[in-house]
Amino acid sequence: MGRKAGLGQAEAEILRFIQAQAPVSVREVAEAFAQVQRTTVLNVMERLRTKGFLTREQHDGLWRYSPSVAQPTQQRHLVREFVQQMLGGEVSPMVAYLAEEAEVTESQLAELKRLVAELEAKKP
Amino acid sequence: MGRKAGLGQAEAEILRFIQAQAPVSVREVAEAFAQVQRTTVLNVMERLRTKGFLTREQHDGLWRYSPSVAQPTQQRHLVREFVQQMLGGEVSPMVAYLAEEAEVTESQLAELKRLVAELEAKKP
DNA sequence: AACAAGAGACGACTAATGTCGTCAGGAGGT
DNA sequence: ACCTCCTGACGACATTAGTCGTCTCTTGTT
Repeated sequence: MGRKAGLGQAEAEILRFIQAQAPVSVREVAEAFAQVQRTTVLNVMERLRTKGFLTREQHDGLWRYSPSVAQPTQQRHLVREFVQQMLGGEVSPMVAYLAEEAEVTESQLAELKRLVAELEAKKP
Repeated sequence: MGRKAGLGQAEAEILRFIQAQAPVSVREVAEAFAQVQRTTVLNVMERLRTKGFLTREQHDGLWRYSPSVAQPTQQRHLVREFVQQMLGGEVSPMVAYLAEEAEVTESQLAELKRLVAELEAKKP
């Protein structure tokens, strides 16, 4: 059973926030996640950094964190790992989910249409 | 940060096997996952049972396990939780993954086409 | 009856995650 | 100088998941 570098839920949540707001200080993130203590946020951020998801730079004496990888890329990794580890490589459940539960926006629908067209072109 | 009942990778893998082979005995599953000890498999199966993913019945004095929920339904739950917890509810990364990396089979493509048609009907 | 093999229940350990509390150093205020 | 506040670094603890090993029945065989 293959081991993989993964993200926990809290880590994913905080990483998403940082990807949207970068560069941010610990304080700024902590303010956004006021349900938990500042040190908790700091620890999660540092863990994300040692795992390679974040980098930081000092500005006026305090650290500001930014993602190491662009969000779309990073999230695609997340999805890939999920599909491999939890679905055994099968994408059908994702398609089923999209079909039955997800709220698909206009632009995502357009993306899906493009995808279908592309796939049809490939597999005649 | 909302807690959620989740499945680990090993749990997901074993559950998938059982969903495909049910009803199965611990021994049968252990034979399929020969890389780990029988007791490991037993423990995982019992954990899945206490979590509500499996049920078991005695046949000729030994327990045979079966899923509590049909696989498609169960996997949709998995996807839903993943989307909520790891993607913050956004499905775009899944669509992007399908578009760029996944191997989409004929029938899944058909499913996607059906999905697109359905969504277009809904959102005129 | 005596014993080996199979099955299941338990208890244990480790690594990863989520959460804190405490401590030390620097920047300002008074 | 002295005290306060902000920051960052650590060390701690609980829970969950992955893995085992051991102990106790049962049951089929000599």
